[in-house]
Amino acid sequence: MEPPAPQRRVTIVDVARHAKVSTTAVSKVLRNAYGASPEMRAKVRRAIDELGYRPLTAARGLRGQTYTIGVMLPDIRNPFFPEILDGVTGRLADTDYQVFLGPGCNGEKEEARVTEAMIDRGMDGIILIAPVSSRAHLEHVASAVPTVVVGRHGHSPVYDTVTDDDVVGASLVVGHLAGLGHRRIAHIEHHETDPTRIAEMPNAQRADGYRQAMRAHGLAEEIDIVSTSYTQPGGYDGAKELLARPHPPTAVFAGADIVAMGVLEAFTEAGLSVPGDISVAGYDNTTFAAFGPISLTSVDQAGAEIGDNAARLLVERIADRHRASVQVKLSPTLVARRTTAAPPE
Amino acid sequence: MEPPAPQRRVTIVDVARHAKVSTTAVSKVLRNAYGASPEMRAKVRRAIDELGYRPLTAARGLRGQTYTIGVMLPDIRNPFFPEILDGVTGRLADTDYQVFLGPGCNGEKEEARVTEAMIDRGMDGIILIAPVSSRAHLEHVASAVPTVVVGRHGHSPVYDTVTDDDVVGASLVVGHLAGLGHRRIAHIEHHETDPTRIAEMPNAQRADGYRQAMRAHGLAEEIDIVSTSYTQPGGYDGAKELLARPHPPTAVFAGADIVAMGVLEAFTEAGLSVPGDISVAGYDNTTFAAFGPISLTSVDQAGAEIGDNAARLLVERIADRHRASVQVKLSPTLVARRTTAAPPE
DNA sequence: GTGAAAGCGCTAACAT
DNA sequence: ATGTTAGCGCTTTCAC
Repeated sequence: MEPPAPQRRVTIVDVARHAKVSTTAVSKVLRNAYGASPEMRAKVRRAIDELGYRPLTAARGLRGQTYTIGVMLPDIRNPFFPEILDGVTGRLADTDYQVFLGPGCNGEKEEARVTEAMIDRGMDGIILIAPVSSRAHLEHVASAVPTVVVGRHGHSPVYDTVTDDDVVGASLVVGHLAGLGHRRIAHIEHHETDPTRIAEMPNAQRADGYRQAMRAHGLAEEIDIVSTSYTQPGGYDGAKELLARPHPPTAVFAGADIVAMGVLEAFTEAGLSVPGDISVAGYDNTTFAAFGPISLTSVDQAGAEIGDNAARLLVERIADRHRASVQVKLSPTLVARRTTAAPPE
Repeated sequence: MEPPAPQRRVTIVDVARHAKVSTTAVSKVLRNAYGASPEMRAKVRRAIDELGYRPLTAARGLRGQTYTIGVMLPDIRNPFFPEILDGVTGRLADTDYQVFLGPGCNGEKEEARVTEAMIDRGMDGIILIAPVSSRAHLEHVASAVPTVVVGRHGHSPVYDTVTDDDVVGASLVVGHLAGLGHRRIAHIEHHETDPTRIAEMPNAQRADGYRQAMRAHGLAEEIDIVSTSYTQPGGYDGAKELLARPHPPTAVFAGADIVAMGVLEAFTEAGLSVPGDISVAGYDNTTFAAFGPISLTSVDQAGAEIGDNAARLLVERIADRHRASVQVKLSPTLVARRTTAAPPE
């Protein structure tokens, strides 16, 4: 078990020799390609097993596929993304594809680095989850390799998209709170600066959905949005700002569960009881939202279904790069828990 | 921007022609290898920029390196692992290496699949975080590609290891609780069945550290261990079991923060106040441990430092595959928060 | 249905 | 210091 074990790897030539067939034949069996008799397949399979042969992906990639799918996650800490990932890997489990994740994609520059790295590595397809890159970059990526974009509402002819209806999600929250009797319902949004992609981002859609739903409930006058970010500190700061209002809201709709965590922290500090004094709702239905001591009302996006669809579309597109692009839009559901109740008095 | 854009990728030959030099020269510049004059480098660099050339990793991998590092995470949901990952990517940020994560590695079989996939893809090095595979498999992997194992206490000549001292971590918790006046301090551990790797696993070390520390504080009689698993349900079930004791503990040391979450949930259900009626401590100092409404006393493992060391060792080993293996052992610290206090009465 | 042979885009020996 | 050439291990024509 010493380091000097530079044992030459078993190659396709070894297998061919051992099975007394051509390398072409082995290659065909490997790829389940047409042109190999059942006997041939059996013979080759046996040789492969006996020698413990595994094809070298780099060599395959030079001519054909790499059987590798890249998934870009913007933030590995966001507990919503693993759900999507489960959907992706679940769908791909019985295929020859292997999934790899590109980490550390905070910001446009990092995203570009990761997507380029995936392209350079000859990945057969790429799934971009909630990317912040410009649409031009997304299309650049998609023109180099089959691509599915998750969580961006814009349509493009070169890539497929899978989204959850954020407008509906926001209206579910507002409807729930209004139904409990709330009128002063505030929203904490993620501030988006870039005008070219603003309409495509889920955060913008949630804010829009909030506005629309408030109007629909005759609460147009009560619309109150604080712009921070989809982070815990963002929620904390946003909550502080709302508490400083002359007439603070009786309910806060945080654009993401992680934001709600910051909101809860600020309210705890301020000595407010939730939901007695004030209600709080999040978005994403992350694992910790269900956790007993927190028990956060939230919007469930069916992450696994999102991932499953993304993987399905990607495999389809790898098979036919020229088919028209597809947009899948899923619907969220509300999960009411113990952070929302009727307003005080 | 239509799909039919099968634009041939720029190759090293194009760059060589454009710069009026040999492909060897371009290759040397790419790898910062010896044997290219400054003028040559400048000329080639310019051609690369002008053509937007990017080397194809698959082709490089066939002869040389792939500049790809694989990181295997057992559970992307465990909020401790991103810290390690940050350390890894931070250390590698200024190098040519790109990190990719292998997901869905729950169990020995999945781990094998992922490690094989990484080897097949010609990755230059692999970091295995808290693997559950047999030592034989780890050494098999390490003999095929430079490998660093994080969170396993066994030494091996073929791979380097980075660990945090779990025995010390457990003793910090016991010392803290004993110092507050607790005597009936129970521990919830992750049940390990396989005898061949039991001593190497962090969970076993934490349980051992707990036992040692209890004895050191003259509390040998009070040693009380419940075996479940390092999951939230594991903590919930373990807590239920402890509450059913004739003399329930006054403090519970959960082997991981996620376990403590389940414990807190069970205590909330049982109408016990924490820390008024009973104290709870976790391990890992995950993000949500610091979260206000939870404020869990925990052990901090300095995950970023662990990752940084792992990446450093890996790069060293890639450079010299025959150097003796190295073991790095870091020390944890205790972060006391609001879930621990003096026992009642 | 099967196999020989020509590459894929790089890097590594080996000239010069 | 620079260029020439022979592969790396596969897949893919294209013969048979």
